[in-house]
Amino acid sequence: MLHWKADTAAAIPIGAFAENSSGSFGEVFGIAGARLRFERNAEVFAEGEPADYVYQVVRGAVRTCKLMSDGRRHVGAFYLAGDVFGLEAGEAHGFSAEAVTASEIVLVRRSAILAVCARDGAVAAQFLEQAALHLQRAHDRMLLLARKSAQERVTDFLLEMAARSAHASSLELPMCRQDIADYLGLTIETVSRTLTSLERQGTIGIPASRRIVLRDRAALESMNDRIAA
Amino acid sequence: MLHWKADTAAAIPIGAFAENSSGSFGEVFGIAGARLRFERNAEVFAEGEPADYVYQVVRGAVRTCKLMSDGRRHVGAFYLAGDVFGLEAGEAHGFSAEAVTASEIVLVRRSAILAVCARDGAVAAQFLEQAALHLQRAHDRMLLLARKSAQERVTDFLLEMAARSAHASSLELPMCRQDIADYLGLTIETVSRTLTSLERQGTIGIPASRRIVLRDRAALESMNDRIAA
DNA sequence: CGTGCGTTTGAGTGAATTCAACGGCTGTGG
DNA sequence: CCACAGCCGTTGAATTCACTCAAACGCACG
Repeated sequence: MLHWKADTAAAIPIGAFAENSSGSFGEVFGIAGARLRFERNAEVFAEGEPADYVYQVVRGAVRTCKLMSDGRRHVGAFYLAGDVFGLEAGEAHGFSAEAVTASEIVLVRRSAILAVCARDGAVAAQFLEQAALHLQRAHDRMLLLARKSAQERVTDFLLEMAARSAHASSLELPMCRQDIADYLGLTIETVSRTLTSLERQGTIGIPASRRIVLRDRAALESMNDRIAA
Repeated sequence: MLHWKADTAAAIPIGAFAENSSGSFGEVFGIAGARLRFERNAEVFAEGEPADYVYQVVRGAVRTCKLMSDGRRHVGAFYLAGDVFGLEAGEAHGFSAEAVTASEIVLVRRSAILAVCARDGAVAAQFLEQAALHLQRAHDRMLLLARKSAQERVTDFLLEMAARSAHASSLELPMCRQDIADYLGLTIETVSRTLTSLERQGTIGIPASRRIVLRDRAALESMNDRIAA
């Protein structure tokens, strides 16, 4: 659940996390992070793998997945350009990460970051603060998964993506319907039906299946009871 | 989702967290934490309240709740004797906390803990590690809420409580059925039906409504696909 | 022009919910 | 000591929302 947007990270006085700044996440720690490319659906790391690295999406999008033995899948989070992930692991990754689209990713050794934390407590405290934030988001997602209707989940998702995207009211979704369904704890059919229903109501427009236009944000917001500040 | 059991905390080389040791959580930081009593259903802190304290359950049990405007409720976690909670908040609490039973709770100023972290990076790194662990648990709960059946949720819950309790196969549940339902994203009726169904199968015994005996642990474990290590 | 993938749409099913009633325990007051 | 009220938990019946199964559509690509 760690998806530090550049703007969030800007509040952290440890350097430039911003994706558009010259300094990448890795350089903050004085480490030239390796820059890797992943094609669509390529695995960045697997569940159970030792968590030796922390990652930042430079270009593209990444999803984290949990798989059950009978094939049921859950998508824990989506990470977009600028987002940092992989620090939420303990010694081993509790889930796998895969490229949603062709992506470019920077890695930094986890030990390097932990070393900086151990040296500079203030930095560590900032990380802690971030971790707390992401724990809160995890709680919001639990409420969504436990108690919200299909329509509430989908509108929640759209508003979340809109908040993370550059343009407030026009979304280009990098992920397919199956990914969205597994993220929201629904089936692909329910996601599809809910979206077309919203379109028929006039609340959104779907010029292309991966492109969503928020026509009536107030209506969307009234559907999903976002308590969180 | 931070529920550090005494045994978990024992791995942290910053002092004695253990509930049964002489040193309370607070004393680790050289601060005499205030010791408060809460009666059943009393509020420990409210959603939105500034998060100035970190708490440790000395006696009793605590639940954290999120409420939606139409009354739907979600229980984020249960904290039992020895567990620490409240650190998972940012500046303000994202959920409320209430005593499940009459409870005794120690508080420590959050700032004191953050100060220790800022001073001693190693301590902070340990806290970070803990936060990562709890983020992983949050992900496991999301998988449960998103993808598991009622029966899987209930068996998951029973095994979790068994793991946290002293006796491996006999549970005394401090919380009512409604709390369990809101924790698992089910209704009270479904929880009740699932439990009696498990009892009829012979997998568990229910000598009293709050007392559960695990008769066939293997059967329970086979029902819930615990991937997590 | 077909093939394959992703998405939509339809019909029927089902697991969990809602609505409703009942049973059992506890504490209180007559 | 019993009657009663108030919770809490269980059980039953009917409903519903999302799911499963199935088919068709549209688009990109060879």
